[in-house]
Amino acid sequence: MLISYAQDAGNFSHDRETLAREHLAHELKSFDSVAGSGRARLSFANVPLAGASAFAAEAADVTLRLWAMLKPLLRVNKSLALYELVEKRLIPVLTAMELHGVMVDRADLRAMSAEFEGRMAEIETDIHRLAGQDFNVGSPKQLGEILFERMGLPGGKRGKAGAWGTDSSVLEGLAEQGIEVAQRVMDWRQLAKLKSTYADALIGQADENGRVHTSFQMAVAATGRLSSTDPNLQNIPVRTVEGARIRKTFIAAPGCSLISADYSQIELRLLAHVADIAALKESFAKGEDIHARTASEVFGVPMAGMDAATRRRAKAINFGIIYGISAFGLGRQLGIGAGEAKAYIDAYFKRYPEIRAYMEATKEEARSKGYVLTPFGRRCWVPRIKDKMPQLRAYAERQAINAPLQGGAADIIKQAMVKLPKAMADAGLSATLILQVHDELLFEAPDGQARATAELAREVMQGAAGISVPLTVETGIGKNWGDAH
DNA sequence: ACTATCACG
DNA sequence: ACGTACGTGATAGTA
Repeated sequence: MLISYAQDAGNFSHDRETLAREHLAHELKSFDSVAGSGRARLSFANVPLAGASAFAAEAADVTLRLWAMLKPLLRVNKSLALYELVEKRLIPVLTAMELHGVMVDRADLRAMSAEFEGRMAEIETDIHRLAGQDFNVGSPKQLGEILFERMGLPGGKRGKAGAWGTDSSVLEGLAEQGIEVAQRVMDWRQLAKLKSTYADALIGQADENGRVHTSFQMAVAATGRLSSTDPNLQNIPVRTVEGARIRKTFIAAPGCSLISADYSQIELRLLAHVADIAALKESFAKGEDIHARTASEVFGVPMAGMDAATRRRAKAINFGIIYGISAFGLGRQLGIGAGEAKAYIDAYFKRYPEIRAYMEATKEEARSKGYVLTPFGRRCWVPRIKDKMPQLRAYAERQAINAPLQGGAADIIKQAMVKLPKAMADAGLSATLILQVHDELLFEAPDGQARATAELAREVMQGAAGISVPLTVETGIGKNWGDAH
């Protein structure tokens, strides 16, 4: 995000300019490492400045020098159009989002922090009693020694450094055997995570108006996704009851609503498009429940009266396909053996035969060129595709298969983001884009414009890019982010 | 500075 | 024989 700061630096307050300087330093460091590796990324623009501060002039100078170096590379790489039409136009959109920020309910966060602290203290007492001694529950090393040495529990596995593994899958396994302390540690960890990473951090990062301002990085993810830092607002909790409470502390300004609009199964739609999978395309064209249809195809059960467990297995297979499936990974996800998982995968390939050709062609593309392309021409580098170690090579192959899908989805939502400000203005709407979370956009708008904003967002997002499968967008309106779903 | 863990799509 | 599902970032503990 160097450029956005360079572009607007003349209007910045002192604090904001200091922040911008830090960003500049950060970007230059990234540039050095990228340049050193002989690879170019799309992260710089030629933004002329007028009447700007000394910092802006400095940033502009750096920018112009970088641009002189990078533009020829973009041209040679056939990436200039993507850069000019998408990346460059996205810069002011992200700038506006960062500056606008999103409001949090600080009183609510403070109350939650205190509540979590109290509950953690109680849980800690329980854990110490069950363990038979006091120790630092937050220390994985001490916890592993307590569980697998002092208490002698089964199922312990040591990692590379000889430390016992104590992550959630391990604790879950113990909890299922009725080991009470394991469940209590999971409870404690959840609260610790929510308190430190979210409640306390957000309180500290809110400005005087109670708004938090993230920084969106355009040149970090290998697939072309954005990333979000300081604070990361792309990983705000939502999946658990307590996590959803954190998400509800993200609120609309007085008199405003939050509008959420998210693409439905966008990566699976990209798969249908890119791999040209007839049955999958047909299914999306009909607007079917895609996981139910997969279940029907793979397990041979009728769509009508599909049971939840079968659909769940099919959903895991669909995710697996997007991730560059392995029998091991699918088996672990479903809690079945790799052999059974392999049978599922074989059945999938039989019903959707085009997928095999896509996977083979994509791996070959990566091997021959060192990168793969999204449908919009973005390059995703796959450096270890020819590694002599089979394990690293297999990892690179999964990356190659996933990148056009994840990256293609990123291309599409970026195109929507570029079109939205003008579309909103033309419609007489004052809605502001405030967050992007990979397949979701979050807007803030006056209450009276919420419905119109949702409808326009849907229209622009669904029409952002023409692929051979329809895109669908779900919208919601609420006074907080949780209720906007 | 590195590792383990866990939050999200 | 091996052992990872793809992409990220923040925190606390450890060395």
